[in-house]
Amino acid sequence: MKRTEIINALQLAGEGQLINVRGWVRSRRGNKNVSFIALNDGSTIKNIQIVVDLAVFPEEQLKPVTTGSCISATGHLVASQGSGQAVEIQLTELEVYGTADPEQYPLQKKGLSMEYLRTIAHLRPRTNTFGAVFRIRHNMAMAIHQYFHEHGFFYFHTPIITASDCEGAGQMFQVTTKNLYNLKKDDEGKIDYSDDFFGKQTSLTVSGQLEGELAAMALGKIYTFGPTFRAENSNTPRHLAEFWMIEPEVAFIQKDELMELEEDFIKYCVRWALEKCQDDLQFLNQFVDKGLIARLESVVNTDFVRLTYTEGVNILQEAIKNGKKFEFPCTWGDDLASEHERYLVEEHFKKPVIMSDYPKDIKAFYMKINEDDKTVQGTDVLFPQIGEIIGGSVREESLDKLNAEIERREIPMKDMWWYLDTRRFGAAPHAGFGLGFERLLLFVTGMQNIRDVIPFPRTPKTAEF
RNA sequence: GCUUCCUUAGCUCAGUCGGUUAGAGCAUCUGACUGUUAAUCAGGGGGUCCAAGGUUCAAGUCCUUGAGGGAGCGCCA
Repeated sequence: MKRTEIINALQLAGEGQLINVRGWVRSRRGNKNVSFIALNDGSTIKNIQIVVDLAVFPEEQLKPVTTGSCISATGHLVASQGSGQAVEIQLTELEVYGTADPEQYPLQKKGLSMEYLRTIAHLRPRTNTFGAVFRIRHNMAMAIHQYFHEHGFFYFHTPIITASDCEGAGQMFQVTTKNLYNLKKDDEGKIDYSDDFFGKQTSLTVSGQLEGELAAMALGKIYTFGPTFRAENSNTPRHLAEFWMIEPEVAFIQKDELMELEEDFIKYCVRWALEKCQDDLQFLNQFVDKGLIARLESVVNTDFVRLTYTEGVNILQEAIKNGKKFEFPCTWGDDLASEHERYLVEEHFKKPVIMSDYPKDIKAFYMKINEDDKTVQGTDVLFPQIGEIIGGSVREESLDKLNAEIERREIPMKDMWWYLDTRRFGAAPHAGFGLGFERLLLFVTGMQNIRDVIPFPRTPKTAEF
């Protein structure tokens, strides 16, 4: 008999029709006359209740139906006599696909901490919380593709293995096929990569932006969406060594339009979640973060604040004058500390802030320099609780200015000649941003730790599963 | 990487000033219950107190070192 997914079965009217559902047992309870199985197949956070008449199915036959086991259940879909659900299945045929020894199966009905679930990351998708998170993760990926597709962007695939080591976004993981204990070295003791797989030193990408800029100079509007790797020893609830990043790059737009894009894009994704992930969000709102749905709705309905770095520093210095205490000083030219950003977003404005026009020395070499020659057209989106969710900028399109910046910063561009060709041949004004996918998910799910919004987190000293 | 906190039953945690046989809830097992919703009720089993070393008549408890984990900071997305 054809399987009905539980999400669909729950939509049907219980008219006694025979259906088949398959999934994993969440719990079984009852008395000596009747047994109730809560079954979940991942299609929705909701379980379907299967009612077993113990006169037809003796207890002995139900023995293997324990929490975590996998079954196929066929029966009549009827209106439920109980109050917790509209419909339920009166079991007529049972097949046990896989048992789960209850003495050993680690998932219980309650009391599991996120830290513990991380130690069983191979099983945690079976919990309500992680089922919800990963369904939302899928939905956000779809929302992102849909947004860009609707707006005329092309999904452009940038390489994961790269030979450029100056992207400036962090420490890189090296890629090699050589025996690390017997490396060929030159007279000065430096490693000779000429006999390595690619004939040169290669690494995992820390950003697809530079390649994305090449594409924008041909296709006009592109975005990348792929894994990114950073070998930084960052131990925080907001950092991963392997994470997914979305990087749109657009020709012919200026700073205002870039900020509009950033705001419109995030709102689109959040709106998508509110519309299409209601059941999962309601669960998370109830058990993980009581203010979640209200916060998501407020982001969709408020205008983000536009604030220059200089204005931000003025507000902070004013606050300090009025007695606000910070751990770190706030002086023009220094990067804002987390506590400064949080003050602006969570206390002063109480809404998302797009901060722009940072001092050039605290930002990357490719950002467009303003006429004051002191600031660059970076545009970062700062979110409550998460901090920087988007880092964007207008790119410097002038070859001379870009070269001057590269020289001033002594950036090794030997393997990057191709990037400069975007400025050498048909240079165009353009801009783009990078969004950390998992940081978006932190915001949309209300989860506290980034390790809990990616199925298999990679962080310093952790690559289990 | 720095700072700080934590590590006791399968899970979540108590454990007083260092002092008898280390406790609870949940889970699990056994039984009861005529439809349960984190079912309920009764009972049973379950411990290398993270590891090593030290102080002491006596260490889960104090000290040192190490490992693992959380949080804050830095770096960033």
